[in-house]
Amino acid sequence: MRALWIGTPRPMSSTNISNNSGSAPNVPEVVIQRLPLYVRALTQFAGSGDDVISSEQLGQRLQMTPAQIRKDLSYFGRFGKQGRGYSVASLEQRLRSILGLDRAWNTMVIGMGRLGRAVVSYPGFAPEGFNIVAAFDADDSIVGETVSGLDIQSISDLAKTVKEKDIKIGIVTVPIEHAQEVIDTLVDAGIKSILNYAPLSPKVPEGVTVRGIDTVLSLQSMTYYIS
Amino acid sequence: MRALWIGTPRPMSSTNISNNSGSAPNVPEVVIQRLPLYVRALTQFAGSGDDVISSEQLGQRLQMTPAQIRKDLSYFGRFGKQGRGYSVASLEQRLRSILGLDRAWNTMVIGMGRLGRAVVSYPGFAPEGFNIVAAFDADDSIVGETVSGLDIQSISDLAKTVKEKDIKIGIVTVPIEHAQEVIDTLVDAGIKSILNYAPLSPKVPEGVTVRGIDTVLSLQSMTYYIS
DNA sequence: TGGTGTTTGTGATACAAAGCACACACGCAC
DNA sequence: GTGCGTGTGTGCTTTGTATCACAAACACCA
Repeated sequence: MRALWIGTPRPMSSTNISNNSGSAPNVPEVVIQRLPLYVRALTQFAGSGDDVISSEQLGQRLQMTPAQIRKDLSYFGRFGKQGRGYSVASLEQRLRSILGLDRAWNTMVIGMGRLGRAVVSYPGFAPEGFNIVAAFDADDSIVGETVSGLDIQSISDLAKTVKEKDIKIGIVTVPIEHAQEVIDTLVDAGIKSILNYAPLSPKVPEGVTVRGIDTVLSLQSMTYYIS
Repeated sequence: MRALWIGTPRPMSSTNISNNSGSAPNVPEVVIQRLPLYVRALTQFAGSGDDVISSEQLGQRLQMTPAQIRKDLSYFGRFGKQGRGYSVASLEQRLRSILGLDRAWNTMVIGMGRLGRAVVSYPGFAPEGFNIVAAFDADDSIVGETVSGLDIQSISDLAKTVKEKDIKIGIVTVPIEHAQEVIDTLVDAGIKSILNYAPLSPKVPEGVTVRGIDTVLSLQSMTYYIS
């Protein structure tokens, strides 16, 4: 079977799935991609709102049909109470658990140019449990510098550091020329989840998930709609 | 009809389409999103390769079926020669024209924090015809600073500058608290295309296209596949 | 306790996108 | 010019996803 694609069109946000191990078999990628959205909305609701929420309410906030939400959730179990709705806290907890968000993930950034530094400094990751615990660059002249309290390491240290710090996710912010090479290095180091900012669709073996962030591509498809 | 969604799941990469004015009617969003990919591949081929390319070859490079490529192209016309394939240069030109990439677009960035500065400094936009010609921030204490040769302006100047400089695209890099407000400002200024980095799905009127870049969401859906 | 109103979970249905397969066009060689 | 090989363009089929609609479950109230 060919890989499924969502995110930026095809090759960019490649997500070569093989390992959908675990409880629920055969859940479409689209559904998985929507779950974090539900989690986010539930978190907001939990802050200032009711104890219970209906698919109708959720749908209204997320601008999607209640039916779709219920279908999506039904892939994983029966979380609601008929006539009442879903317990906000409990559904959030269940979804986090399904997505693996009930734990922290160690993450690294490769490429300490301006983009990499912005990513390392972004305050939005830690609260969601994504801890950036290492930063790498190929340029020896900046190895040793400190960015947001993180020492820039040489890429030659990567495999060792991945093991030592139990890093599971790599964020690639190197220029396009080195992207494939760096991604190969990550794969060799055993990384299975990669967030790629370089504007190419890297080749990765089955079982490695790549999500691409390609701003130029986004811009280029928007201009179509400007009359 | 409900809006179509691709990109990051639903609300994030909202693309409220209304104005698919022009030649080809009713082209699915997915197709539009793939066109830039074809353009990119063709550009690469043009650099070092043959004069003519087949859908087979293109498909191989982009990891998609030749049939899909031909179908996609057929929405817009008949660009190939049977028995031969497509002229690389001519197809690229045609696609650029369809997407509106045969001209330059003036762009602005709103929010001059670390992310905004990284975006402004990113060297990948200009070569593709996206010129960042203005930078804004709400914080008066940094208004007047220069970033990559661009003066940071107050958001109160936005509407005026949009008109003066004929800006068509806004890139929003403000913190989530101000995102909706800033996006409203853009819409009021007549902007129809917005690239949004804030982790929310902004409400925009029909006819405004929003593409969302939501890294946290991408990470959160990847963890599902880490067993 | 029975009746009413609400909301879930899900089979059935409708819609959309991807892939197949082949007729037809064209290039090229002899 | 005729015949063969190649690759497009596209109607038809298959796959995948969203939506509908309703039976079953539960809350609440009299």
